[in-house]
Amino acid sequence: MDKKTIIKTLEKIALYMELQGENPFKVSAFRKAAQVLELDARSLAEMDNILSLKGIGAATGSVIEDLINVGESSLLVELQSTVPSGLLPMLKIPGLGGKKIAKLYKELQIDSIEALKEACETNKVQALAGFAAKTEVKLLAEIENLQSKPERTAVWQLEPIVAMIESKLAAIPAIDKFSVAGSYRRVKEASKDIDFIIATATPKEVREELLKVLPVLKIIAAGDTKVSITLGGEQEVDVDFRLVEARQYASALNHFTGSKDHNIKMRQIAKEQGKKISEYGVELEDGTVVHFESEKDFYAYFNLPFIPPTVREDGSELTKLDQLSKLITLDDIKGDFHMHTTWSDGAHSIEEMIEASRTKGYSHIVITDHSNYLKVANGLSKERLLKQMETIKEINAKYTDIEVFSGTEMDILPDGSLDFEDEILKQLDFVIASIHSSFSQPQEKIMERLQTAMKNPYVHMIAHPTGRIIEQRDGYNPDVPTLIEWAKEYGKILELNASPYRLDLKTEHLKLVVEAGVPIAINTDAHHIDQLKYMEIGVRYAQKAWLHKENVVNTWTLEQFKQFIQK
DNA sequence: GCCGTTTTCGGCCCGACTGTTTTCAGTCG
Repeated sequence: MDKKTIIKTLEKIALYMELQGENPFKVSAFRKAAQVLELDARSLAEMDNILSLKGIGAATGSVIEDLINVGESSLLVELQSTVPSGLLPMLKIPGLGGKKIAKLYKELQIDSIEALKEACETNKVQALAGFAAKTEVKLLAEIENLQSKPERTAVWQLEPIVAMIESKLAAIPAIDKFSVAGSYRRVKEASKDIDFIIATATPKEVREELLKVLPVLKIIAAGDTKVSITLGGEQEVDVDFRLVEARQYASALNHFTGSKDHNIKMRQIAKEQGKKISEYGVELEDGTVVHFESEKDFYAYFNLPFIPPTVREDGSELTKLDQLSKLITLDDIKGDFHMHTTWSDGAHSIEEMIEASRTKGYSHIVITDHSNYLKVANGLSKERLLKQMETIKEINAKYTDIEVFSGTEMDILPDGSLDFEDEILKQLDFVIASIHSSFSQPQEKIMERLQTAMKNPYVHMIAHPTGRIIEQRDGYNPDVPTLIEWAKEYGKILELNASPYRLDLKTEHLKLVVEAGVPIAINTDAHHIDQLKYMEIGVRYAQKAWLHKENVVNTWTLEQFKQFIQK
């Protein structure tokens, strides 16, 4: 029996209980028990006192004992035999929760989305107390919608939408200030919706403006403080706007940035002090409400350092406050080691990339165009690469404030060989090895290819190690723990590719890399000067894995970097 | 269902919005 299975079982039990219309506190007790296990860093074998953990009592404890002793939970088995599995997907229908689904099942024997659709169409649902004609229409629309709209939208799809909304909000005079909040602000890879906080003295006016200037497909809700809409366009997405007074802004921003778990932890802390946190401020026992100028002030009020949005996740961040000052920040970044120019598939010349990098304040960068194999990207032949090296040398001589190194993003070919011979590689300052082809090979073959690169003495780094595109393709499925072991053995850098399409390696893998003590480079893989800005999302994503400055190659000084690439 | 150094019973984070009601339940974040 492993911990994951126990956690999953407890969560599944909670789900089934919800579908029975159970007491929500009872349901959340099972979720909490699952979370207690999740947050405990120890493996199942290392935990000798599971049943004495806070949050695990008689009922949840017996589920765990069942799983360890028998291999299955009698409670879950019982629930599964009484609750039809067809009710589970019904929870995905907006407007339907456990109570209503339980009622629909109990009164009308509705046990699937299909059955619900039919019952609505034949007007059987409106006969139930608490349901009416309008509900049937809404349910039918939501069921219809369920197939067409994806559950989560990737960060790279949201990015241009957020930018569009920001430009619209900036042009509304009645808005004092605004910020994106929610999981997008926490740099989650994908989000269910986008949240915005708006400070205004005239919320009604702003509400009307919003509905006018945005490409609204559907209004989900439009109250005095909340406007929820579905935006049309290439990518349909739900957006929530919260309209608050200027003095409530910091509290609202904090509240709607979440995460939910982080907020709950903060509220518990406040409660112990006899205070109450809401999205409008902190209420004291005598009823007065304290407001804050900024989120920093809000945390300071509870004697806490500023906690960046990116690490506000499962609540465990409040036990790692001593690490906050070591977290990697954009200010620590001294260089970018993976970018393309017009020599291969980039949009800008070497000089333009250098100039754009100088405005970032970098002390060193590496130009890494594609190699010969990648014809679609105009990959460089060895002759062109040698010529580029000369060109970079000449250009570099013109600059005193930035050092430009010659590199390559060399393909690891499908047959496991490398695209350039050692004779060429040893002349380069920095060598990246990447897989761009034959993703569907069996894992052993993929690992064989990666190992060839790892063993090559002239390779410095493996780029986008899994090849994933967020929410779109999984990549080539390497055995990442083994890859990390090799990186340690052969002294290689692993990349956190900062392109929002990739964010590769992902958080859970980055944590392993840190544990192994393998250096990580955060690189934009920029094909355009505008994409150099991806360093920011990369750094903020790295914070989610609690990457410290010392784990990240980009924080090294020019001298330290030179030493590494020369060995 | 779980918890407890004011508590073994009563509260569990808190508030907005909708659709159903005619003062509130359910859902959502």
